[in-house]
Amino acid sequence: MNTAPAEDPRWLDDEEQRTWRAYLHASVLLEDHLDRQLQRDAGMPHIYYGLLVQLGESPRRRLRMTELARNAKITRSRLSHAIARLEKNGWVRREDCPSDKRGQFAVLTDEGMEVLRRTAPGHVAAVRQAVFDRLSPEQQKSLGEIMQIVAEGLQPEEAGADLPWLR
Amino acid sequence: MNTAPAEDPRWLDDEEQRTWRAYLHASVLLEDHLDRQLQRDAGMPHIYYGLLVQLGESPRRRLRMTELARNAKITRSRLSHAIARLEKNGWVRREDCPSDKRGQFAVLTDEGMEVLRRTAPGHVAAVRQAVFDRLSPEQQKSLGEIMQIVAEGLQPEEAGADLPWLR
DNA sequence: ACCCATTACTTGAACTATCAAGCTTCAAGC
DNA sequence: GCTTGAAGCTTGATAGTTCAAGTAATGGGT
Repeated sequence: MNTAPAEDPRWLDDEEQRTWRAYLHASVLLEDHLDRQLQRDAGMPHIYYGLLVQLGESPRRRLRMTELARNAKITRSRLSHAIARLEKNGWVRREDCPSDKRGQFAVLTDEGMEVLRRTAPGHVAAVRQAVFDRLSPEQQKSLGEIMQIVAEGLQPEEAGADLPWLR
Repeated sequence: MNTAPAEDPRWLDDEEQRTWRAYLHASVLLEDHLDRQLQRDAGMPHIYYGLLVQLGESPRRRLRMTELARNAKITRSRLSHAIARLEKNGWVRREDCPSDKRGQFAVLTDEGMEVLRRTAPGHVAAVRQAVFDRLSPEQQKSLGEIMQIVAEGLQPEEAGADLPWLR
C-alpha cells in the first residue's frame, strides 16, 4: 500500500531530468494557452469546454453525472460545481433520472450546442497550431502511445470493470 | 493577430482524436496524482514544490521574483500569492534587492531545504512509477523531444531575447 | 532637472478546485 | 418490511488561480 521506498532513491539522471522538465513545461504552457484561448473565445475554462463536448457527443445530448465525471477524469464534487456554473450560463440543464431517483442527467441545451458550434473551429485550430502542426506523423503516433500508457497506469484499474469478481 | 481562420476547420481525424484525448487524459490524471502525492507528503501543491526546487538549485538559494516566475512558467501575480503562502510556512523568505529597489528575492530557508530533502525521494519515486518505469528508453527519448517542441512553440519567443532589434 | 514609458512586484475581487461532511435513494440480507 | 452499507449527488469551507488595476523605482531621452 505504500508509494515510496524513501531510502536511497534512484534520482533522475540528466536525460531523464531534461525529459521530465520538458514535459512539465510543455504541459503547463499548453494548458494555460488553451485555457486562455477558450476563456477568451468561449467564456469558460478548458475543462468546462470538455464537458460540453462530451455531452454533445452523447445520445440525446445527456449523460449521468457520475459517468460524465468519469469520462472527464474529475471528481463528482468538482463536476457538481462545474455544472452549476454551466447551468447559470444556460448551456446545460439538469434532469432527474426516471429509473433512479438519486440520479441526475446533465443535458446540453440548444444554447450550449450553439456555443460549441461557434467555438469548436477556433479551438481545433489552436490545438493544431500548438501540437499537431509541429509534430511529424511518427511523433504523433508516439505521443498517443506514450500517453495511453501513462493514463492506464494512473486509472483506478478499469481493466476488468465488467468482471467484478476479479477486483 | 488572429488565431483561427474559423471557416471550414480541419477537424481532427480519428487517430488525431485518439492521440489528443490520450494526452488530455494522461496529463490531468498525472497532474492530479502528483498534486495529491505532494499535498499529502509535503503539504503543498505540485507547482509550489517546483518553486522550492528551483530555489534550491540556484546560487545562494535565491532568485528574483521575475526570474522564478519565468522559470516556473507562471505569472508574477500567481507567484506573489504563492510565495506569500510559502512564506507563511516558513519555507521561503523575501529579501530586498540591493541594486534595484523594486526588486525582491525569494530565498529558500533552511526549513524549506529540509522539507525538500525529506520529500524529494518520495516525489521522484512517484514520477518514476507513473512515467519512467512504464516507458522504453526510446519512448522516453521521444517524449522529451516532443515536449521540447511543443514548449518552444508556446514560449513568447525567447529566441533572440538578447537581440531586441529582431523582435 | 524633469518627463514618461517600462519594469518589478503587489493587491483585491471574482472565480475555480479540493476536501470533508452531508442528504437521499437503492438494494441485499434477514 | 426493516436494517444497513453503499451509490449518487450536493454543499460549504478553505485554498489556489486569474484578471485588472495599483504603487513604486528605473532608465532614457530632452
